[in-house]
Amino acid sequence: MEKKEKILEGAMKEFLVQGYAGTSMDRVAKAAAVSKTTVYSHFGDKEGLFVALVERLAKKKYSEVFSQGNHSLLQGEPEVVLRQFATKMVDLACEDTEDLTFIRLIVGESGRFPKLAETFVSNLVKPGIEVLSQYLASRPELEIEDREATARVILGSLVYFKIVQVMLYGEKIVPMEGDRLINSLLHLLLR
Amino acid sequence: MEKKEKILEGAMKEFLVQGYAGTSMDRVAKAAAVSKTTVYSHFGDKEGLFVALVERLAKKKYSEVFSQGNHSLLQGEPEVVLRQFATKMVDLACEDTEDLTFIRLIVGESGRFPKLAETFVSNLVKPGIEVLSQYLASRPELEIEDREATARVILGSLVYFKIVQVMLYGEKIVPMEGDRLINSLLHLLLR
DNA sequence: GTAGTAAAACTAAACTGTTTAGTTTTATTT
DNA sequence: AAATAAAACTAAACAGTTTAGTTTTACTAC
Repeated sequence: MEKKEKILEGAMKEFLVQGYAGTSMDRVAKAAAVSKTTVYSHFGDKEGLFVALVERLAKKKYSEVFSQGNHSLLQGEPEVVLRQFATKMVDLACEDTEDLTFIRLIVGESGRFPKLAETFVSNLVKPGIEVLSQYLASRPELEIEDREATARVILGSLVYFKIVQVMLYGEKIVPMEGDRLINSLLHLLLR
Repeated sequence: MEKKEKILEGAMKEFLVQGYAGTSMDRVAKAAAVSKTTVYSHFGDKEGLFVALVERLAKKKYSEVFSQGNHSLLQGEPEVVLRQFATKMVDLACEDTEDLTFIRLIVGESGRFPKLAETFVSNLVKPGIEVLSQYLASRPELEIEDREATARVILGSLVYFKIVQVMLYGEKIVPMEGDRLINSLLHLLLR
């Protein structure tokens, strides 16, 4: 394997769990099974490594979520398509998965790394809103005037649910089945 | 002013901006204009100070948002009340305000401090869901079956909007007026 | 009341031992 | 010759403690 890849994988393990300030370059080198000199020769400094990692992750997540295979899913009856889409968002990434930890990192470091937050929005949030908007536009029977705003209502409901239930450990405090949220959301959209 | 208060105020300035790992006890003491020994005599160690700060902030935010004055706002015609509620959430806390920075901190540190995330959910998220659920229940003409799930749709739409637009600097990349979101949300709820 | 006193809270600074980002040096591999 | 490794290194910052001395507070004796 290329050293650069090995370093990024080691960096991922550390940064995702410990955050930027909590991660040391020594531990990154150890996690990557690479010498510290090699890390510095490839990425210059800590910030350079962090930026490279987050940008690579954003692109990777983009291609995971917005591949052709997934695009074709957004065709067909709203009742079916929207339920499928929502179920995928609520069920997938249910454990303490990489995706949720990535969002945690971006939000947590957004104050100190605004550029990375913008990368995240450009690569993941914006395409998400656009794909959903386009689907809503292709279904005039839904009688949705403002597709983009409605797409944000849908995404917001689902993302907020995941954040509260999983990321902030809300399942014990405010328990709720994902299906209840999905049913209520679809009820609003389809009535 | 009490020393304890001064320390918490200094700690707030540092922790909210720099995060847990990024904040040093020396800088907290300096920001509070207090000696380091005093900090340690009051809060034991760094973690103790951090926990005390977050819990105090959670309680403070709670009383700000769920005071009697605000409760009474949730009475009257849905068209008016819901628009007022949504507008308040979208407009208030518009700059890089303490509230948004607090959420950033909670989300960012939720992996390393699960207890604090639970405090946040218990003190702010849960009451928010409950108050909104109760209002929806008081308005049967809205024909909402699952009030709690619908309350989450409303809160999710608004919180996600603020997170994307302000916290993650989305205003430049995916611009949108708050009114558009509110109109679409109300359109779904009232039709 | 006022002077004296003792406990408690406080300060500033030095200190310990660890960890940090980043560099350099020397040696090994390819 | 170029990339790597391992290890030693620097200078600074870190959490937390200790020290030596000051201020505040409250209580006592007169």
